[in-house]
Parts: sequence; structure tokens; C-alpha cells
Amino acid sequence: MKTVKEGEVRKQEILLVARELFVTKGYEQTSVNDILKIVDIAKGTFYYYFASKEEVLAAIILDIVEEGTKRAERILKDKSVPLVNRIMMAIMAQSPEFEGSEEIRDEMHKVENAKLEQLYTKAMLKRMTPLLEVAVAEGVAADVFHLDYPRETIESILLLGHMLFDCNIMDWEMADYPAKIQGFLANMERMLGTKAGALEDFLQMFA
Amino acid sequence: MKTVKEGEVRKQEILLVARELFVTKGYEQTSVNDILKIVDIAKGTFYYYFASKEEVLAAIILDIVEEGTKRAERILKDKSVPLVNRIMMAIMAQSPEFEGSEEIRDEMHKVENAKLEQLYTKAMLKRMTPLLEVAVAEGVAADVFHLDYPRETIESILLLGHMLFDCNIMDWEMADYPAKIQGFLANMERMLGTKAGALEDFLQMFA
DNA sequence: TAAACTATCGACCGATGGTCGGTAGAATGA
DNA sequence: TCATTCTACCGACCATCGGTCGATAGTTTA
Repeated sequence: MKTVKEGEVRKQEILLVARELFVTKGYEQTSVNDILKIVDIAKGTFYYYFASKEEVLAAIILDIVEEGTKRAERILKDKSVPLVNRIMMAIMAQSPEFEGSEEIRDEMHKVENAKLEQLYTKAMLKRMTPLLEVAVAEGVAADVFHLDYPRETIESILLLGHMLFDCNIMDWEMADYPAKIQGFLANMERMLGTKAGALEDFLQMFA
Repeated sequence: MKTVKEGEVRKQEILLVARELFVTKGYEQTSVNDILKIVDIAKGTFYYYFASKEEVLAAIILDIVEEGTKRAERILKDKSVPLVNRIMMAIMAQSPEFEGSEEIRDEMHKVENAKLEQLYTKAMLKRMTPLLEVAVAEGVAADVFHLDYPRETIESILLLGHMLFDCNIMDWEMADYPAKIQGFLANMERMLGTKAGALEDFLQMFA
């Protein structure tokens, strides 16, 4: 049987299903056939829209990063919230555990998904750094941050936040987390050059 | 034709060839057949020594991490060198670009090798943190470091050093490097709580 | 010299990512 | 209304992959 749909619709169907599968089963562990079965299309149709399985992955990562960026932009724009809070929230909003997809976080970042993970990290850093650069500049102007290498510092903070808390690179016990979070916040304070304790309040936000 | 060798010899042959291939071509891109052809054995022989291609990868990563750790131990032991220098050198010695394998660095850390990369990062962090913890404690005792979360800070520094300069996660221009290195050193100073400029001398070491 | 053990072989397997020639059906033009 | 064109779709087919397994050559042991 043949069901015809407009191009863009089919493409989105494939992306939606693939994303769900990649994130829950892992990229390598998801076969193109798995996707075909669920979307209910033939192999030829899949390769009519995408040149390869990897191209689908790239498109999905772009989507994920864009969604995170949109969240960050919305948060950073709201000047009624103190600057430090906005920055922290924008960083935390990158975790896909927020908004919509919930148990995804644990699934997405497992060894089986190293490729997804690495491509995501790269893309996220590239996209998010400019946003935070503006915010940090605002903090420098307001005399709450004092640092010489804003761009490099932002990259480091984004990288650390992601690697320490989103990826499962660190296999930590539950009991370790408070210390890890406190350590991260303390180092973030030092790197940004805030006055000591400026980020202390965020301890409980990591629940 | 059948050439019989002692078990351990064959195993090392396989590991040696596999490592070369994984690092240059990438793990996924290297087929078991590629390895067989070079070592000149049959498929059955390969699987007589290793349960899977992935088990070979794990063994190789363990080797690489162990080599880096040995280098770090040797460096940290030499008390004739100032503490800060020893620590920096120990971190830098993790880069496989040092000692023996030379052009490997660029090859090892490419998108195709995400799995190798991720497993390596995890294992390296686990193995190196305790070593540096001792060294940093020494610095705290000598009043050159001032920090509240030594373990977490070491993890962050190792992670940053690796992600920023060894992986190709950041696609930087050559011209960016000086600023990136300066930024990294400045943040390292702040995190460790040294007096400002304590690590300035290391700028030229990244050549 | 027979038996037992170890290391090796390569044919074979199911699954995978990807190709390709063909075609159904909607849109277009006469 | 019918012929043409174009788009979306089909599924048989392919090379290659990681991995299995029963057979066996070569070495030790009894």
C-alpha cells in the first residue's frame, strides 16, 4: 500500500521517530529498519529524504541544540530576574531533562551514544557561547563579574556544566553530588570573579 | 598455512595492530577483517583471544591511560622541580602527542572516534584524579594553593585540559590558541587559588 | 605412540546501512 | 478527457559487518 504525504511532513515524521529511538535505544543500537517499521515506510523512502543514517543524527542534534538555545534566549531576556540567576538558569536549561522530554537525560548520555553526545557538545558550545558572552559582558559592566577572558571562561563553564552533570562521564554515587555541585559553583564564582558566595543559593536548584 | 605462537604474544600482536588502526582510521571505521589482514590470522583466532571488537577497544584504552599515568607518576615524583611545574607537566603528559606516538593526537580525537574518546576521558579522569589529589594537597600544605574543593577542582582541570586541547571538540583557528591557553591558565590559577600569574610561564610550553 | 590440550582455521550466519530500477498517484497541459 | 511530467514511494537486492562454530594442525603430556 502506498500513502503519499507532502515532503516536509514525512521528513518530520522520520525525524521525530528517529529522535525518540536514538535517545532511548542509542544511535548505534537503532537500525534504519527500526525507524522504517515505526514510521511505516519503505527503505527507499527513508533514503529519499536523508542521504544516510548519520545525516538524520546531525539534523536531530541541530534541533536539540536549537531548542535549548531558544530556552536560554527566553530566560536571558527577562531583565526582571537578577543577572546571575538568569545565567545559571540559561545554563541549566540546556539539560534536556527540562521541558518536555523528561527521562531522556539518562538515556541520551550513555556510552552507546558517544557519537550523539560528542556532536551535541560541540554544537551546543558553538551556539550558546555568544549568548552568554553578551550576558557576562553585562555583568562585567555592572561590576559583579571580574574576569580577563570572558569567552574562554564561558566555554569552560558550559563545558564543565555539561560534562559534569549531563553526561554520565563521571560515574558518581548519589552521595557525591552535593560536594560536586558545591565545587562546581565555587569554581564558577572564582572564574567569573564574583564576590564569594554569589552562587551559593543555586545549590538547591540541582535537585 | 598455520603459524602457532604463544598466547600472550598473539594477543599483543592483535592489540598493537588494532590500536594503530583504531587511532588512525577510527574505531567504527576499522573492521575486524582489517585487523585480521594485517596480523595475518583467521577470524576464529581473533575471537579466540577477544570476546568482541569492543573488548579490544577497552584493553587498548586501559593501556593508553596506564601509559599516561606512568608518565605523570614519574614527573610528580621528581621533587627537584617546583610543584606547580610538576602538576602542569603531569597534566600535559596525558596528551598522547608526547612520547612515542606523535601525529596520533589529531587522529585519535575525531568525530569518528567518539566512543574511544569518551571511554578514554572517563578512564583517564578516574585514574589521574587520585595522583593529582596528592600533589594538590602538597600545594595546600605549602600555602601556594588555596581551595575548598580539591578533588572537584582537579576533576574540572583535567576535564578542561583534555576537552579544550586534546579533543577536537572545539574547532578553533590557529590564531585563537594563545587566548585559549591564557584563558585556561588564568582560570586554573583562580580555581587552585594561587597568586595571580603563578602559571604565566607555561604559556610557551603549549607549542 | 596414543591421548589431551592449545592455538588456529575459514565457511557460515543474521543483521546492517545503503542502492536502484521501477511505479503509483497527484499535478499539469492540451 | 487523456497524455505527460513530477514527486513520493516501494521493496528486492547488495556488500560488508561483527560474531559463531565445528574441524584440525601442532605441541605437550602420559
